[in-house]
Amino acid sequence: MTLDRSATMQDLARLAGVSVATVSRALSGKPGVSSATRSAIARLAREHSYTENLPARALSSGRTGRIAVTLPNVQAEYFARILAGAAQVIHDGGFSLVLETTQHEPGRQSDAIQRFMKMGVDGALLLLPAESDREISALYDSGFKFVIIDPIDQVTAPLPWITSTYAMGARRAIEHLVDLGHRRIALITGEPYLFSTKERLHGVRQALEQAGIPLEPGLVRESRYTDPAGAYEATLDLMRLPEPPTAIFAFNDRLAFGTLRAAHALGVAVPGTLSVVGFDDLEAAELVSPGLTTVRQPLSTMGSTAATMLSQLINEQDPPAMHMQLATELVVRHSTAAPR
Amino acid sequence: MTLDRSATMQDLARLAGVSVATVSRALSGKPGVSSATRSAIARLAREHSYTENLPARALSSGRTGRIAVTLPNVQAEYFARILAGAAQVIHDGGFSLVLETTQHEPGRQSDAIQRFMKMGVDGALLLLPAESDREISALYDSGFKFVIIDPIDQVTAPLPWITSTYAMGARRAIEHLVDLGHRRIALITGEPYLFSTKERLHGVRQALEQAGIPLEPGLVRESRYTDPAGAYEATLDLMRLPEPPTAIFAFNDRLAFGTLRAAHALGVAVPGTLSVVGFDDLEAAELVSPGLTTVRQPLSTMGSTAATMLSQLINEQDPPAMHMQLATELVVRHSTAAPR
DNA sequence: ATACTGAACGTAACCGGTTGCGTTCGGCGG
DNA sequence: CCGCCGAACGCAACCGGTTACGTTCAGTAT
Repeated sequence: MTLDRSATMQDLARLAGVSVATVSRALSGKPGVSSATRSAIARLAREHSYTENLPARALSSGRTGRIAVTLPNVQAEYFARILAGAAQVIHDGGFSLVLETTQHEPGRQSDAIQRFMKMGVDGALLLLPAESDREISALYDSGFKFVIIDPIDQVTAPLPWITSTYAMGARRAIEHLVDLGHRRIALITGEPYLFSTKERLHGVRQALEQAGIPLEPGLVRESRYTDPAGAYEATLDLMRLPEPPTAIFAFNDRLAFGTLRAAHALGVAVPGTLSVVGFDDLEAAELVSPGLTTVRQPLSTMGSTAATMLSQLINEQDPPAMHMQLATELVVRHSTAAPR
Repeated sequence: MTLDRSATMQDLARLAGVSVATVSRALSGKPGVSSATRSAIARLAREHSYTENLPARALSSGRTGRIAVTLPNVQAEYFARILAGAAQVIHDGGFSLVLETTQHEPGRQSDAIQRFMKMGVDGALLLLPAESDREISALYDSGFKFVIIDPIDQVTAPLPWITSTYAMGARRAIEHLVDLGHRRIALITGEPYLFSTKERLHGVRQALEQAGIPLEPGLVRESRYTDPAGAYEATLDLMRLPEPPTAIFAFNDRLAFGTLRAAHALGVAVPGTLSVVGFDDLEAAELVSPGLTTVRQPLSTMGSTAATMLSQLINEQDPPAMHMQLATELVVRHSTAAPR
């Protein structure tokens, strides 16, 4: 004979002949309960399939057991994989995960931060947050616990943030092309104001400088990371130059896909006439032909690392570092070769 | 001068010189408050940036304002796009979204349903739930509100479930191949016990029957939807037959990608020697070469439709239908042509 | 035997809202 | 002028836990 509503602590207390306080202590493993009572209560809880009322616990304890993750969108494999890594750790830590997609609407975003964040959750993972450094600092000052993954810009507040080694990855990509013998290397960048873009550019500059190759402004085109069509146009444009590049480093894989399509449309052989390197190593990178040489980002690890740091923060432990940069890795496939 | 903690209703009540009850009624738009008082309270709330305490509201009202979404994983574009569609509606409805990835672990899943479901949220969207029909029915009987997307098997309980028109889509795919002149058409299916697999098979049979073509068992191979490598092997196998097929219908795009790679590895021209059709229309379908002819599923719409139905359920309205099948659409690209 | 101590448990306040019911009061019909 | 009524608001219980503090009582030192 089960109750129509699920059992509460009062029910268990009545059944066990003790007070609610004792039940609470017994179930949460706190001291002050004899082992006999404790096991009796545990048994009753099992028999009557007691389920804690999360809102009630949250209200009285101040901890909700929930972690929010905000991200621009979830369709993009890039974000989805970071989210997946974070979700694993969040669930394993006994938290539940509140998802907030911002769709790059600044209004909704600060709404999320101002309202939703302040009371629904114990902390948050902010993925590519649209907030300015000022807003971020304000949020930090308010005492809210959060970790930033892939910030728009350098973070100055003393809070943890996570990126991958953009500069190093870009450097490896260029070095790879240089090693193959390329000297006219074009770039298709993403949004120029993004930290990740600046870092990639930095890495490119380092590598070119070391190789003694000047960076020709005419070989640098700008698109948006989400817009392969921009890369498509840029590639058409680049290949129509009097002296076209022999290699293109696209700042992410989606852009690289646009480049590959453009090359295909132009009848330009890849890697015969044109080498192409991407960044991210999305699943599709090995599906396209030729398989795309690209810089792999440890996306899932970025998510799980961030989640780990956040739970340390929530548990009042000091995180191991303020800025963690996770290693990237060059994956050589078939879109790069020596220039003819 | 702001408070260190965010303002509560008690604060507003004190400031406005009224009781908490009045503040509650004013803020939630309930009757019994003069318009003067109402606007005064609204102004105070704004000035002191009052934020409702969600757990408290949930505790007293019984409604949490949260909707759970459970799915096997979030990396897969298939699920991610359904999730995205659902997230949009959930947020627009003023709910927040609790994400639970099940990773196909049955233990964790029923845990989610038994515990987490029962009190943290007002309802749930179950994406490809691993539960048996019996468990689903039990959950339904417990009064919990939920909608199923893409069930493992036919749902018998009187609850809403959503699929796309698998049979019709598969039928169109076969008809397309038949129209092109193919008569030896191979299949690479997913898990045979899945509703979606059975339905696709059903559609295939209908189309073949209508065309007067027998379904040769030797041309039907089985893989798993998540395993392109299985399709790769199956394709190698099929093309080594004494009389190889002239077309392969892979039951989803990931499998089709495996087939394309196998064809490439074998030096079999697509669509010259072999036509390939997929199912889903993932982003990569137009990135691979040749562009994949496939059956488009309205993934985002499946998610948003499900979320809409769920909120109707939560608001005690009757959903328009128990089983909604959303239209699929054949997208013809360049992986299909007449057999040589 | 007395006083002290600590384990085990109860009491009650509290978290921040929601809501049924009671109270006040101004206006209006008779 | 009395009585009635509804609008506007307060009171207080309640949702289901957590936790500081008080109480009981058995065991032990003196």
